[in-house]
Amino acid sequence: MPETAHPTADGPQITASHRELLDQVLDKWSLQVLDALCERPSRFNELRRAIPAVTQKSLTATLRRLERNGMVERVIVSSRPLAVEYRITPLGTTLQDLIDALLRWTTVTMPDVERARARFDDQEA
Amino acid sequence: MPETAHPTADGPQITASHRELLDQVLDKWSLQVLDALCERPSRFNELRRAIPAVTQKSLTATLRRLERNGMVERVIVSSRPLAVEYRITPLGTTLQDLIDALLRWTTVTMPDVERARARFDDQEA
DNA sequence: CGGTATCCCCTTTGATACTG
DNA sequence: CAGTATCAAAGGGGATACCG
Repeated sequence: MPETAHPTADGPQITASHRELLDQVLDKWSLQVLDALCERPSRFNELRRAIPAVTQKSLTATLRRLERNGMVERVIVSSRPLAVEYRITPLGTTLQDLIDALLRWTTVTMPDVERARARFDDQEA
Repeated sequence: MPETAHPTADGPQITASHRELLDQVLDKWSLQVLDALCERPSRFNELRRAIPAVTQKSLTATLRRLERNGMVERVIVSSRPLAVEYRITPLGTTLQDLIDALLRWTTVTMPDVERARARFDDQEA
């Protein structure tokens, strides 16, 4: 047993590489990009319009990272004037299922969370 | 229908408040704190020892945030010398189930991810 | 023991300009 | 259209010191 293991762990360990992967695919922009690409394949500027708050730079970085991790595919459709289409991969859809589960969790628990926040903030003041 | 809705959305929407909640409970330290507290209730310095890389400041901030969101409970056990125990709440355990699902996903897909990364990094060079 | 307060750094983020 | 390059701004995180 590795020295970092929990004596009675019943779930998978949190390793650095697992955390890194989650960081790279569950961040603010990745969630929205994956969501948009699950709807339909999209071009770069289509994604910008679908996610108004994202900057070029952040969108590029997000797409490259998702592509590197095998979550999205970059397809050059034509070379004149230059069209690039991004699509979700089968691997990406397995992540989307988890993201949906997370969003359902936030929806379900948000009332409890807001009560907890109100209680916490009250006894602060 | 809100203007930000997906025309054919089949999952929950990503709203700012939902994203904010996920940011506050799925970050690097929160995962490890929740994991540790699922094992057993722990004192502050116990947690520091369980998670060697975390600083006082980050651990305090993480615990306060999780407490505010109703995921952990702060219990003052005695006032001499001063003992504080942190415990996971029922709401926190519902999150732990999802974290376990995420970690299982990373375990299962990591081989595919690593192949994708190798392919991507190769065609870079 | 269980924190808070302060300073500082350093990475991410954003704005802007330019390119194939 | 689909980016890259550069610089400025901001915020999180760490080190250190101090308090109840």
